[in-house]
Amino acid sequence: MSRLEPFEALRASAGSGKTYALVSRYVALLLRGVDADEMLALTFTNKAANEMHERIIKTVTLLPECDEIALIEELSGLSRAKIIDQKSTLLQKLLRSNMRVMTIDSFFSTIVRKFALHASLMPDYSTSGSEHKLKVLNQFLKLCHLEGSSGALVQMMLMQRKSVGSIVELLDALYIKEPELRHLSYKNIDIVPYESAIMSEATCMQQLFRDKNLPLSAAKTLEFKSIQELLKKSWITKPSMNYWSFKKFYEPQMDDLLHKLQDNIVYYLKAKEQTYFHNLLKLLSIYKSARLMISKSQNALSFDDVSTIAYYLLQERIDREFLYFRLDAKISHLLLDEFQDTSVLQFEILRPIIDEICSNRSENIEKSLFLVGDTKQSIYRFRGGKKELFEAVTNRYKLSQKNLTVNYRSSSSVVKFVNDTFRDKINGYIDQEVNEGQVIGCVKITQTDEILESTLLSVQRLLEQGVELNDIAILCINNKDIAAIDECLQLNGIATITQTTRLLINQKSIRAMIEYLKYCYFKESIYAYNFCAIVNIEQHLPAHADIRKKSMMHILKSAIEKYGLFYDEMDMVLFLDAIDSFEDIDSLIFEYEHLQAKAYSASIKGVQIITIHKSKGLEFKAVILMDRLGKKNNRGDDIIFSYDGIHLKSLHLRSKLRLELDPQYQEILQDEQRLQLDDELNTLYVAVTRAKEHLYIISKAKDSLFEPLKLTETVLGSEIGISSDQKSKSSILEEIEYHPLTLGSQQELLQQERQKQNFTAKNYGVALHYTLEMMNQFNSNSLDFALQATANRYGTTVQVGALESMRRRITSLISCRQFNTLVQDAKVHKEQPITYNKKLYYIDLLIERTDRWIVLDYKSSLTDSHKHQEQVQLYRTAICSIVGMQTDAYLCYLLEDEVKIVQVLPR
DNA sequence: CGTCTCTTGCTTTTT
DNA sequence: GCAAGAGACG
Repeated sequence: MSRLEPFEALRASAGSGKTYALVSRYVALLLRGVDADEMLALTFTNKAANEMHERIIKTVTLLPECDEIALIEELSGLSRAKIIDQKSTLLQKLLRSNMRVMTIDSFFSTIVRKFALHASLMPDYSTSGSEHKLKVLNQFLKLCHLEGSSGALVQMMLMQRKSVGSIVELLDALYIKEPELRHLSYKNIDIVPYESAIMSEATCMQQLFRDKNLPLSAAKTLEFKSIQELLKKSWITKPSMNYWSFKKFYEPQMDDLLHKLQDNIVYYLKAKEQTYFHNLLKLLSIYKSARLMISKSQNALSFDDVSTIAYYLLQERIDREFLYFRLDAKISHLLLDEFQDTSVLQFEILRPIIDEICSNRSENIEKSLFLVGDTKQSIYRFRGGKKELFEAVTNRYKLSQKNLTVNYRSSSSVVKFVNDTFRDKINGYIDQEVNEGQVIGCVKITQTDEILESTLLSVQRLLEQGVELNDIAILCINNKDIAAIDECLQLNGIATITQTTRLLINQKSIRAMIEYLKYCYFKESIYAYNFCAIVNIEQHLPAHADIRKKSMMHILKSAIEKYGLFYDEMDMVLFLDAIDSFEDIDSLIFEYEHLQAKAYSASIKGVQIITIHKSKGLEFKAVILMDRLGKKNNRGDDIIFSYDGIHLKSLHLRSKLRLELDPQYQEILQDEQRLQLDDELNTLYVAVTRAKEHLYIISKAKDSLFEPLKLTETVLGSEIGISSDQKSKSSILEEIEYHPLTLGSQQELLQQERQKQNFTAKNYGVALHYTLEMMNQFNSNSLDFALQATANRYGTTVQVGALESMRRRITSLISCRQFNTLVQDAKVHKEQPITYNKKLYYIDLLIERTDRWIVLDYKSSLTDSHKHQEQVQLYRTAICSIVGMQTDAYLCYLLEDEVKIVQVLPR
């Protein structure tokens, strides 16, 4: 029995029950008598925070009838009876206390608000992402002037041929890393000597070729007017001048000169980089003041501002005890979700709390730290996420490590595909296990140049198979692609949801209504002003309706009429519907924010189209993963942050020229490129692990998003519920249908089954089954098509005449009256995989009739008929227990001269 | 025809 | 900053 490990780092692959583990631990801690006020659980998205909050409440409410009960018993060390005993006191305590389950950003915001005055801020600042870039720029220029740093600015602009705007962009990138790069220092180096050395050496080279008869283009290549022009030439990076048109006139002394020139270019670039960062860091502190001044004057902070200020407060202004005092409780239990996405700055802000928790450890659970994460899902490096933190923090605080290895989310096909695809690509990848009783599902990889059409088709097929609109998600790499596929689907009459961020309570009309209700409730005129501002009316304060006497619904309706507002009727209806679930105005006013999570997903219908990044943490029954429509963006950031573990080692300017000449720089860039590839792989890992049952990958041949995965066109598992009467024969459909299928697991199984039979018979049987599977309908057209497919696939392994024999056998099957009665007007599933008693079986033909189900197995000879009966008997029992309906079983012997269908009666 | 230079067109992810 | 293509040279 594993008891609750107080200091633990949990590695949780996708779908392995991360939230489950977090919730169980949280509830177990509560049961052990820990106050909710002492616990802090942080995640990254509002959605995840809401979900966790909800699940904790729900779990405690349901105790002991919740999924987590076994783990909770184990972790709390309490028996079920004791847990039941505690339940009501626990629930009461929980509802009275202040649960801190939030995003890391809102936690920092809480800190900043509590200590706002220490940072000379008004505590009621807003965190709207509203940009005041121009104001910041203006302020920045003013301060540069005042501080006499305009010179540095001008020098930088000249050096890199950049505008003030782009310099500010660079500063923006450095702003959030400022605490990390305080220890770095860069010198101002005079680059003029290097510059003139380069120019004179290049001129020298020209001289060496002067009197020769250089062809026009070669002579032109040697020409340059400035150092910038020279550095764009490609001859300066060559290992030798003994090439191309220069070859004819080559002399060894040219290479000496070339190498000297190249050395000087490297020195020049290094000096330039030093100077560049020297100036940039000098400007950074000015930029930082400018930005904070504007933020303060606007009383609006960005997320970056909040983090920066929180860091500053905790480092310099307030100590831990004071922090806990203001937070009304000491934080003794910290649960950090998605830790692989945490940035170094965020960790540094939390560090005082973590240090405190990890000091003077004792065996009784007075303090605890729980990290949960998965470095394979680290996809936010571009905004500071540092996956190396997971290991570094685990080691530094000597946390015990644990892995979650079972995937509870995905079908066996998806798990197998993910394992096979990433096993040798992601460092330290551990195979996930399929959860017992998981469906087979389907993974299908399609190669096509018509990405949109193919995606549309996949959606249509899923819908035909009876998958609900809301269960389908299309994942894209960028927002542009979302717009394209959205338009495509809508043109074809398929409803879509494109923005997970379009929350009901974020809608203008709903915001206004909430302000109005607040006004009625608090009777503070500020809310009335807010209301007027949102709906854009200039009126004196509306009279506040007496909220206790009339129903909320009535108040809202009369407000809507009175102010003649709200064209956005649908949202309003949804809102009125949603507030119905609140008992009274009190619960609405104080809890409407929790509506966020519920309102949008439950109330709108359509195929979800979102970016892979936004899909993180979500799951869908069917996922269609769409290749990028445009080209890959190869441009990295201008500044390269070179890390040694979690410590920022140095800054570099991206330069192709230097990459070719400076081996040191090459190494740094290699590290960077490795991280870049990790990001790409992780993004794809996140994408494919969103699927619960079906995963469709639509891939193009060139410049594909999936290039790192080296995918081949494959089908794993089987498309459940596919109907045999698919008549839609658009050209695209056929194109896809015609691709040869590699039915990996199925083939293996069939082969195992027939291991004892002799070789030719085995192949014949496999080919016959394949032919039957390839038949869309039981008619001669389909047979022709299927035989063609079989010939393509098995032509070399089956005996001569085998195809004709198959044709004969199947033709007599098609004309068999008994067979037709069974199949007629029924839904037919071919090669249907099922799991029964943890074993995997494939049923040749599963017929779904309104009154009963029929299992049918094809056989090509009467030998072993006793075994066949047992086998099909097993299938019958399995299907019967799965569908809970009468199930009949038949053996269908496709003999050379006749078709024999035998019903196998239950014993 | 192969090799080289130079121009042109394209080009993210977000709490 | 890269790929692809045009254009020049041997």
